[in-house]
Amino acid sequence: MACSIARTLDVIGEPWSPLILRDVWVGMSRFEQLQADLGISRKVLTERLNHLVEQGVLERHPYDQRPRYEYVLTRKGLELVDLLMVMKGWGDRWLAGEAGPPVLYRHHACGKIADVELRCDHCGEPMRAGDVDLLPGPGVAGSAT
Amino acid sequence: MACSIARTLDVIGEPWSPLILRDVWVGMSRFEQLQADLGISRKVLTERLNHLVEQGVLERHPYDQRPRYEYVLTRKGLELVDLLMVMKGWGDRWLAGEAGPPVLYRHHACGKIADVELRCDHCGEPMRAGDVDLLPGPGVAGSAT
DNA sequence: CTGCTACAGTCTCTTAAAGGAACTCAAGGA
DNA sequence: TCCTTGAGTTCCTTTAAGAGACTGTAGCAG
Repeated sequence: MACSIARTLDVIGEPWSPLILRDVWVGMSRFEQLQADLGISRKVLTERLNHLVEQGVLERHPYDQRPRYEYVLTRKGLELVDLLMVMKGWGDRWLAGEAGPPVLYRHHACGKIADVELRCDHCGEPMRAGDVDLLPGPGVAGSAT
Repeated sequence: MACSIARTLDVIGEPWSPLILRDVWVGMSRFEQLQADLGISRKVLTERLNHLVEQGVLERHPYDQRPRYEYVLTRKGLELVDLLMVMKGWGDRWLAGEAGPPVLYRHHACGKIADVELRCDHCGEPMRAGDVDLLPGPGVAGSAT
């Protein structure tokens, strides 16, 4: 499908994949840790890790003479974590309820507890769902060239 | 799970849900349209639409005397589209290839073709996966109160 | 050197979800 | 009166997920 959303979902749209990425991001990088933390079946965890490695989102590094491996985010994978940060923001706003957010971000640049905000990479003003028109781009299905 | 990412995935993490949201966002709001455009089975489309309505992401509005309905985004749903915009950005950057992005955004505020960028809602500086520390928040599992 | 343990997976079997395609139902319209 | 359309249901087949036991490698304790 000529849709960047659908393509992105082909990479991390399967059940568990975003949670695996989150865990790897916060430092849970080994098979046993992931399995124990998520409660995912070992079979599916194997499938997901292989898929994420194939897609260039994770890399598999040995960390011992023995056959022991840990998974680390590539640059491509780290940029996917942006997505998780936006997810966290939405969940905090709409689903956290009375108790408030379970996790907070402290921004290195200003040192404050903060959340992400979407802005235009051209003018810097806020840019959200209601602030844009959609136009066909060069990669649209059926375009010339 | 006391994790806003997991909670958000409970709302739109099922297969097809993000694509349904995208279609509704761009104006494909009726059952038959969605079914034809996505190629999703009617059974699953029914389940997903019901779930999204239950979660307050979509509303079901009659548009005729006959039993005909269209689905529209609530405010909660519109904010979820932010997530889709970030997904599109990642897909454009990492998966679009030679052809380039299939869709472009024109930002109302500046009139330019642009993409979203994540910034700190406190200081306005870029805020991405590598720019934050994680701290336990008030809603963390096992917190006092 | 032998046996024990830990990590990182496979394998197999059962249960749940998705796909496909036909069927239902209400209300206009020819 | 019958036909058509939109919005689902129902039933059956195929695929994916879950649970849990099994394998294999290499260090280490005795």
